[in-house]
Amino acid sequence: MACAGDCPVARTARLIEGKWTTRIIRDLLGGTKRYSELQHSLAGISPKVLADRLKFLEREGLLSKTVYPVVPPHTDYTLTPLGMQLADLIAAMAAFGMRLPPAGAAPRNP
Amino acid sequence: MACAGDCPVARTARLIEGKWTTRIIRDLLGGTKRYSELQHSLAGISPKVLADRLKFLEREGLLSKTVYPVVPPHTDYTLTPLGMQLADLIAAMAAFGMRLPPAGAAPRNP
DNA sequence: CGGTATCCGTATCGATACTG
DNA sequence: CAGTATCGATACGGATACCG
Repeated sequence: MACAGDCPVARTARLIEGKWTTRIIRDLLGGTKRYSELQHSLAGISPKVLADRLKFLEREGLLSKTVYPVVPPHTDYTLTPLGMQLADLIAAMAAFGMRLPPAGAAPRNP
Repeated sequence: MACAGDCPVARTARLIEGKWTTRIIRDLLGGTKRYSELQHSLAGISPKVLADRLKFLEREGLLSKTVYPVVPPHTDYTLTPLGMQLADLIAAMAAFGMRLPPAGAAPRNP
């Protein structure tokens, strides 16, 4: 029951933490994407944060990056088989999010 | 495909964010717990962080708190029906965490 | 196009001490 | 037992400008 700081839940939490991480993965579950495609679909993300998260996810083995040395540059981001196993998790998040009352409305008795 | 900053995934991410949040929920999925039980099972958490997270989760309607006005004090924390619907999500996190290589080992070919 | 570099504000986490 | 008070560290997210 007690989990000693590196239980499965904690390890996963560490990977998907962050405001944008799960949204990046969600977008990539729809297939390979380019940097600019992600920046567009994740409206509001700054280039630094996007690059940070992509680097992090790559280091963690959840996605892979393919650079085509052409001009103009072309880079593809794709989930690895490991990353694709997050599909269930993202689906669970989406399912729960839909059951959620809109915004921070207090579910008391108003 | 594009999610506009408050898509289901984003809303869920906001709720389960934080280093300890999912672990608290995980423990509570095992049944009602007292403050000190949580503090014990979540080894390493500070009282402030635990109280903060519990308050947050309560405000978000994911758990409810029952105070027994006895001495010494006795407080119970229980997941609400809404909070219990996180079971699938936590299960997915646990399942993924078990498929995960131990620690930050690069899954390349060494 | 696909990033880096810089700088900044703040949320979050954390330890420790103390209290009703 | 169940928290609160305080203070500090830092990681995270964000805006803007610029480079290969």
